[in-house]
Amino acid sequence: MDNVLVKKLQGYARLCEEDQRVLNAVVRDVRTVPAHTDLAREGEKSAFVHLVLEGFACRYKFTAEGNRQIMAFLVPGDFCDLHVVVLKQMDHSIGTISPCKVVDIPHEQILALLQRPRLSLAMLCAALVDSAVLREWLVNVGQRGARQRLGHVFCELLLRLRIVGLADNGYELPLSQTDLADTIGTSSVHLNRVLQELRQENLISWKGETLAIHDIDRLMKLSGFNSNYLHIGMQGADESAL
Amino acid sequence: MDNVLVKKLQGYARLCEEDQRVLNAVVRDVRTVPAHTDLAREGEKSAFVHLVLEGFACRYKFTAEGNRQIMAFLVPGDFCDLHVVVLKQMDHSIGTISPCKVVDIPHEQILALLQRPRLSLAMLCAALVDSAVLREWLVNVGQRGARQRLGHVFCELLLRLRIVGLADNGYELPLSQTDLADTIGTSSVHLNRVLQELRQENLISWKGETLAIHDIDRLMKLSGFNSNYLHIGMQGADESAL
DNA sequence: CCCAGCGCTTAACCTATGTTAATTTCCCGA
DNA sequence: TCGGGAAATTAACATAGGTTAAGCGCTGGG
Repeated sequence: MDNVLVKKLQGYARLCEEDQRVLNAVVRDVRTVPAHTDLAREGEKSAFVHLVLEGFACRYKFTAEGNRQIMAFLVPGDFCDLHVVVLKQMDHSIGTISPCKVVDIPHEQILALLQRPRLSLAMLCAALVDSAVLREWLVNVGQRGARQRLGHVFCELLLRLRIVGLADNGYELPLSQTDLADTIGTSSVHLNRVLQELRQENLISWKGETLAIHDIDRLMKLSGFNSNYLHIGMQGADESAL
Repeated sequence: MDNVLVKKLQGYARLCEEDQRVLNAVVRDVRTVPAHTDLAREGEKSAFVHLVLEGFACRYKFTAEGNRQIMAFLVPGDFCDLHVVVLKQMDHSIGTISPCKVVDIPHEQILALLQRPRLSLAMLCAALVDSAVLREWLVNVGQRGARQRLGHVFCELLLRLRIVGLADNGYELPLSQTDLADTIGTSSVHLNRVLQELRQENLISWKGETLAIHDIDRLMKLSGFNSNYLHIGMQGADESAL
């Protein structure tokens, strides 16, 4: 029974038995964290790298004026803060959105993972894809209208959650509308307006925590979504590299 | 006479003589590239990593509607596309803005650099800072008004260019207003409006290609600029790491 | 030296989105 | 089952920023 981390990393490199065993070994001492709890705070340096196994967390930052921008969703299989291994302090915060199951991984254990070439490659790929996602978010917020932005986020999450087996034509989306608004850089009032539109055009429905996407093709087209940046199905990447 | 790459990487790790020699050796076969020329295109995979030595280049992407978002400025000392060593294809394009001097570095040579622990650490830090910059840009575009956004970009470039010795209280900024508009996600008309305001408030002047910042403190305050995310002066980072 | 073209500037007008605030719905605990 | 608080919804109004278009001023080529 493979954990989400194995599922995800297998998308980037062919992992041998031993690689998988090592990864499964990392996922010990799972901790349950309530919603709206910080895992790491701006300015601090954590002794652990955090890995999400269940639930939604996010990377975020407040501006001087007190506005929050969510800069990434961290879903099952995602490392939250691999960079603390190297950088002196966090330049942003990480917090749960829904209740989460997370693992705190000590630095030495991360370094041990990186000793294994295939794992190292896969983790590097995952980190590069994280950057690619961030770039796409910038395009999204910088160039698209609110409808498109929202649709884009829904599409991206669909594909990302499918990788770890958590989506088919919909998924559990335990966010508040305010969270989504802080993601796409609009007010919550406007987010709601746009959401109503998508619902009325029968593109999606979202009730309780369940999002259903009724017409993914139309939604992708509407939002200008192109999945290239997720680098899905690029298994092996350039295996000769490392 | 150290090149900009050495200058920059020394900010992240204490490089030994040999490290510096190796870096200087990389900077052979400098190529001059005219303005508005692509160094790498979305969808392709380059055989080389590009390093900027002089001039401004950028990371960019067009949306389906034909709008351009600039996602990063690449200034002297910056690697443009380290990730091609690992990923199968570019998910965005890289192009020069002004005429540039660049070096095309073959993959094997990059891998050779990464064999040296200090260099490897420094390059990793640089890559992590690039991500941090990207996150800050997302905050900028998502949460701040156009004045603040523009001021923020000016502040960031000042600090980044100082690292490589290319700025004091101003710097050469060879961009068009359209380039800047595509950076902060506004129309060029609005960019111009905001620019006039900053000029009239005597915060900056920008004539020809020379930007002068008259009151950096006030500009930083106005734009909510906090330099933490650049991780300047964190030399050594966590040297025990790699 | 003059013309063509591009980039900058300005103005007028329009729309997407923000703000405030009132109302309703939902969910959870007593 | 009821009551309270948070989240969602809606409306009315305000504004930042987009669009279009016209005029201006360099700058480089003939």
